[in-house]
Amino acid sequence: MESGLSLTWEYRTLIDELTQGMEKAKQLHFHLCSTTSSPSEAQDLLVQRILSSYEKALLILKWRGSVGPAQVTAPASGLPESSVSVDGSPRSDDLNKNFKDHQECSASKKRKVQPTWTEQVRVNSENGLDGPTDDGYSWRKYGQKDILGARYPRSYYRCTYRSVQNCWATKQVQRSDDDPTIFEITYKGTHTCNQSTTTVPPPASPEKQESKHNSHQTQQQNQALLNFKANLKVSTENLDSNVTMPAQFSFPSTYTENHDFLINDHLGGYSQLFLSPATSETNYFSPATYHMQNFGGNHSYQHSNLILLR
DNA sequence: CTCATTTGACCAGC
DNA sequence: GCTGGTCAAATGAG
Repeated sequence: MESGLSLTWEYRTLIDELTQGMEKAKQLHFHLCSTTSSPSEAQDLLVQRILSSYEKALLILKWRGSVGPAQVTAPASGLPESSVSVDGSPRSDDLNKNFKDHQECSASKKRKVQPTWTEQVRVNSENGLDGPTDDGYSWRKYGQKDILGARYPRSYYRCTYRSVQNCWATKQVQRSDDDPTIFEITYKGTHTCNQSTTTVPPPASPEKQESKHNSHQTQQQNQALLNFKANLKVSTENLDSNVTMPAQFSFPSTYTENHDFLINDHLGGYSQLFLSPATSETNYFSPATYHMQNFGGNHSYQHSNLILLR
């Protein structure tokens, strides 16, 4: 109990610190942009890296907060309630057995209550669309559809660990009609798999691709977290409503109020540089970002984001 | 051989 | 009936 309380407070403080740090980094970037009409690519990249690190750390905390000791109230709405077990007892037999049933439940009704948010990602075509998808999550494409009124087909991805870890996160990638270099990525559901956000090694048969990515990602994230913890300076000032819920992620006010401006101009690299390993021309893109865990509430969350890839 | 992608078919919601 | 979302067999890549 006591530990739960202190952990809750600790999460809150950590999140607050990270949020502030990210704000400062964004301000720095803004300052760079305003003072020097065009910051050098190195500067830009550096800021993006910093932001990315903060972002990762925040997400790690969110994840921890959602499954950690604080045992925050089950996100009854945000996740498929029936079978998402965050306690790590996947019961794979049952999973497979109940796969259809679960589909029937989650695919039809629960899909609507899953947290949903959208990111717009711009890719520099010169850099090509192939490259490491180093987002910490691995996705498997399961469908592609021509969408009415859209010039480009929409691709559907789900978490590779769907059956193994009962992770029901999905995403849709839609290339923009107006600007073909922009991909609109809609994420649905949150990752319940422990890839990328935990140190738990993959189960019996580690998939080469993921393990390669994950080890790197996990290292980075853990490093960020460790560094942060090491330098943690407890401060409760400015503990505002943004960080009242450890398991919920609230974008800083500047995000939510000015996200178009800020994200477009200052939050490039929101998660990381990532490009798709896909080579097929119909398989445009397989980017992914770190997923916010437990946006909480019954409302589906929508967030728009523009990521510039250089 | 294993795993990911492709793609036509199916299903549910509007 | 139309459209978007998902399934699953076929196919390809490593």
